[in-house]
Amino acid sequence: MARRRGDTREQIREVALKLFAEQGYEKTSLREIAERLGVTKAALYYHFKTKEDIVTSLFDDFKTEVDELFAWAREQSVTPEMRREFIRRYAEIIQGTGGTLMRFMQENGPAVRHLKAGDDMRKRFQALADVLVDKDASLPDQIRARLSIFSLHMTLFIRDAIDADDEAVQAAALEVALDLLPTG
Amino acid sequence: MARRRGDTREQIREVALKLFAEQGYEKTSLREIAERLGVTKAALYYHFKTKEDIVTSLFDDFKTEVDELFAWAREQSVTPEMRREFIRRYAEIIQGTGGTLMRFMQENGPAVRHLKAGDDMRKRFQALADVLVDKDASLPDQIRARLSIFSLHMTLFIRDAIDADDEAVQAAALEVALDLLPTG
DNA sequence: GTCTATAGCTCGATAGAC
DNA sequence: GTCTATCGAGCTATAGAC
Repeated sequence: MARRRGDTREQIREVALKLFAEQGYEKTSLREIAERLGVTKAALYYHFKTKEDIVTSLFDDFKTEVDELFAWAREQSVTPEMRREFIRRYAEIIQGTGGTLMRFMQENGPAVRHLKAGDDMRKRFQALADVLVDKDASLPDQIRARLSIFSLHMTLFIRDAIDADDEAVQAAALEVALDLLPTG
Repeated sequence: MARRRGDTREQIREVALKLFAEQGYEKTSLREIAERLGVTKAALYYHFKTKEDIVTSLFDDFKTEVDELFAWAREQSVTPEMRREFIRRYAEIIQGTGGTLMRFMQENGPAVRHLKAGDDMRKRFQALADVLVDKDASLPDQIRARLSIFSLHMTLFIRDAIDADDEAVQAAALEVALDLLPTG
């Protein structure tokens, strides 16, 4: 099956995300990504200026989705039920590609930390927490709000530790996440 | 101040852990560790056979402490209060060096994953969860038990996100961790 | 858009002097 | 126990042909 025009860039992103998440950012070389696609390193550089640019491109899509969620949140008044719906929508976002990206981010802290794209994401995590909990809430509630988000992220790299199918684990994680919200 | 005899090995461990946690395992070169100590790379190789050996050595101390905790746990009968005490003792272990090591482990998943020392640690995390929750407990309770441990680990890289001093955050994290245990 | 070829660098690790 | 010197390998990135 021949590669369709315009497909290569998207395939680079797919393969890169998969390898970055599995093996880590540093341990995944452009040579390896190129080999999986049956092209050379130089071909990658036609589509992306640097290795970091690939990561930036991956985060951009995700940021768009999260920013749409924030836009929705700004139209609502803050209530417990609104917060619950906010978490549900965030859980939707991290299904599929978004989840793999979050796994990559969680497991590659030091590598991601000094990328500009990583900094943007950290600001958004802070913003997520700010929606879920009042700024003057108790310290335990502050922590619970962050654990709520992490509960959803966690399901992505816990597959082997818990003996159940992915959908059941995700549903359970959502339940836990909702329980962790203030005035549950 | 001259270096005391026998100190070098310990200093290598200290500097390595600090840099591994801050910058990541892959991004920290032996050259950089050596430079901070005012020695050469070759000197490091007198004390440790490989880079991985440094990590192994760091984990070994931690594993000893955790295994002592398991030994204590085996002498107890499993009750809610015993589980609470178990968490309190674990929180003690991850004060100081142990905590930095856990931060390193959490943030360097892909790098640590294929080290033997990392595999040993993952088994122990599973064992921690097995103490905290019954094997046939509900899926949400399984997840909560793991979040309980993560709540303690989390305080180590959340410093900037929450505006409070470290001790207060740690105390709050312990409170949250205890609340997450089954039949709280 | 993709190729070959390579520059330029850093890394982990070793050999052997002191 | 620490040094100098170096090896071989792998990396990101670029130049230039097709």
